[in-house]
Amino acid sequence: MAEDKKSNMIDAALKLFEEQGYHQTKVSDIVREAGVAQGTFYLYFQGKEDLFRGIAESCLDEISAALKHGPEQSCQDDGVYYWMIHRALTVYYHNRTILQIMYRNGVASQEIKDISDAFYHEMMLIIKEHLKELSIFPQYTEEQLEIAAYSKIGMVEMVAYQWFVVKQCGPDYINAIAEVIVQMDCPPGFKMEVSGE
Amino acid sequence: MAEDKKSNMIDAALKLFEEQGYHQTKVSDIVREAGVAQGTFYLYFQGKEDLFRGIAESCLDEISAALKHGPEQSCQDDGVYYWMIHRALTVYYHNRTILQIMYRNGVASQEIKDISDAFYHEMMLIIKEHLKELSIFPQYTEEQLEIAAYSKIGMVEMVAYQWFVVKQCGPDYINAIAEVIVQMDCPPGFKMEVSGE
Amino acid sequence: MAEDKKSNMIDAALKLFEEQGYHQTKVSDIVREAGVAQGTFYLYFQGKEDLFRGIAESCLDEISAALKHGPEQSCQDDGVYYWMIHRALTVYYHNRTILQIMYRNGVASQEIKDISDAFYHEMMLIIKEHLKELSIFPQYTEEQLEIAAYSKIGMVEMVAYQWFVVKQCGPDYINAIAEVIVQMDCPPGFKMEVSGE
Amino acid sequence: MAEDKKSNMIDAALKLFEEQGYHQTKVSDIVREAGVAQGTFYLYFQGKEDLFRGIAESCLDEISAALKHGPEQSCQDDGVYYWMIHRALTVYYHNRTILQIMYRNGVASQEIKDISDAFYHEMMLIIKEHLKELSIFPQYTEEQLEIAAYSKIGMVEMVAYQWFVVKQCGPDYINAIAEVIVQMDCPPGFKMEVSGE
DNA sequence: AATGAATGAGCATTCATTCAT
DNA sequence: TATGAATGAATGCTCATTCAT
Repeated sequence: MAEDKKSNMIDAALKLFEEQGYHQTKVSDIVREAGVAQGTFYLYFQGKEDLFRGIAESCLDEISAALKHGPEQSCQDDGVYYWMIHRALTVYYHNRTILQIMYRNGVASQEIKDISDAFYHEMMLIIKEHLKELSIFPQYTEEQLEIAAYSKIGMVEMVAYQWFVVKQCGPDYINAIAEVIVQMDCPPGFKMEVSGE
Repeated sequence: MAEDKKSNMIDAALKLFEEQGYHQTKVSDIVREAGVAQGTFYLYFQGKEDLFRGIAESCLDEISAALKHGPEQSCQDDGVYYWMIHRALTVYYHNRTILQIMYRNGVASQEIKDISDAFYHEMMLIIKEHLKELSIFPQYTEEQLEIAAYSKIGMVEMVAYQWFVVKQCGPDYINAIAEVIVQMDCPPGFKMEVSGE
Repeated sequence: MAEDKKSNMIDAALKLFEEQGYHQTKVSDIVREAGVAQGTFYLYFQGKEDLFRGIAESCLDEISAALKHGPEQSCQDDGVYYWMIHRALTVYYHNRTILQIMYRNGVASQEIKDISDAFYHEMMLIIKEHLKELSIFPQYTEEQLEIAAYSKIGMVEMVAYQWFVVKQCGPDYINAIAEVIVQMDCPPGFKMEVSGE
Repeated sequence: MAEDKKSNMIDAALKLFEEQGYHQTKVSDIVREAGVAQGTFYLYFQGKEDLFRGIAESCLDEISAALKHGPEQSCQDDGVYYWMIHRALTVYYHNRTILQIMYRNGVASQEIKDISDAFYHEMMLIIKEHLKELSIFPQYTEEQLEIAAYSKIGMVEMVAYQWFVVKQCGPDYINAIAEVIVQMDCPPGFKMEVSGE
């Protein structure tokens, strides 16, 4: 029952943040939508920003966690690079709501900015490691790998935002998008040699 | 004198939005910083959001305008693709403040969201045309070119954000970043043939 | 307790509107006088004008309600016409505060103007019916009865305003005023025959 | 030219006060309507209230001045009482704008309240003298005459407001209204003897 | 744990008035 | 006289948060 109320409020908040934005959503809106009393909100959250921070943190954690794991065996046949993009798109699809919320509302406070910056930094480290493992850019310095990693993140995030949030496409687009991104990075007749080396 | 006050207010607003965020910045902060009276603000702007919208609009216009033009002759020797990335990074560098502000504060209202969405759409169309002219992906469908275009935008924007805003690097990094991005897209020994064909 | 606060605010508002006028009275004055917090005001009223509208509406309703009922038996001996004037003066006396407030402040908004116009129209209809029942002007057309009815309203309202508001006389003046008004309309030696028929 | 501007502003103010009310009309509205600059307003008036006071004062003066004069010879045939009502209705018709403005906006300030109260007092004195001259109520005390006088004022003012402002009827209604009011006060077969004595 | 009435600091905006030109 | 850009005091209203029940 208790956790019911908490998750009701989180769901309500996600819905309202998505619909009207963080700053436009009042705590009174959230509790009305969740069907609880005004005071109940403060039993579970420090305040509105604390709720936002919690949501952002858990979504961003989920995204980076999903990308932390190495390539699954079943993905090998499609090329080691393809699975990475595919998996990233999939996890962005599942977290498209937070993608939209953070895009619409920005970071809303210094604390959430720190979380966001830390997220991108961690993402960059994960991608950089993958790039190293894949030996795509063997001669790159650390900084150059960093640039490459951030590029990949921006690429996937922007396309995910445009397709899953703006165009509101479903997950069946993931394959098509992943293919383009992979081919684009490694034009036809070139990919296999590079990623296979 | 009159335009003095207006641009003082715009400068003050940019500074304060950058430092403390849009929602944290009061109109009273802006006028104090600009050295004008409270009421003067409303001689030049409808309200705080109108000011933000004006700033965002003109910055985004400047960015997309800068990318509209075709390659300059002087760029040809470095590869037709390189100039595009270089120019994009340069204009993002010059508009890094609005990049930070919009990243930190999101779109703040439906109207600004529309402006932002229109900006990305226009950018995509520009990039798509450049990709067609360059014949990099001759066999791509329109939709695939769209994916490619948004990828480029996300790539450049994310790297620009990380280097020019988070790391606060200067314009001397533009060359280094552009080189990585160009090489990354077209691995060594491959670029010339593709862009040259 | 809750209704306590609401009626405290209404009382405070009536007092302050009477003393200093509607436009001169700030919401902060009302809440200070009522001993509640600023925000509490907005729990019970939409805003300052909503409060005014509510007060005006209920006072005007009370006035017209009091005049709707037919003559009481006990009044018969004094003449059926006398009781009407007497009762009107009495209800105006009890509502002399709103009389003063509306006189001093006018209607303050289109919505309150509509309420006021509707009040006078309803009053006119009530008086017109009484005039018909009393058969004072048997040969009058509907429009002439309307003129007569509005005349009576104006007469009583002006005298009530002058005696109860400007001169601040008490209810003991009601009899004296009613007598003059009745005699004036029906000069000595004439009244009985008319109202008796 | 100079007086042109002043009367332009007075006309504009009358129009706007009538259309939207005193408090809703900004000085900037008045000067725009009058076609003069903002500062010019303060060359001719102390402020918005000073303008209102001036308008109210001159209109109310006009009304009471019109009623000060005794009965004209040409009116004698219609009954000495009739001309009084007729003349009052006529002057109220000509000043129906200020009637509406003061009714809609109340007195707006203590100073204008004083002017208004003084107006009614003067009107009462004028009517009282007329009543004495006409010997309609020979046995009345001063106070009773005062009641009678205020009754007449209220009667005429209310009917004038309803017909000339609310119903927006033209001056051709004056005769019809005056007849009803005169007959009402002095029922048929009674008037002549009374007013003739 | 749950409620919801009460709080009050906070802020955008208005507009009558001034004054340098 | 006339201007109109500039002023800044004034205030209605919001809403996150608290706390007695």
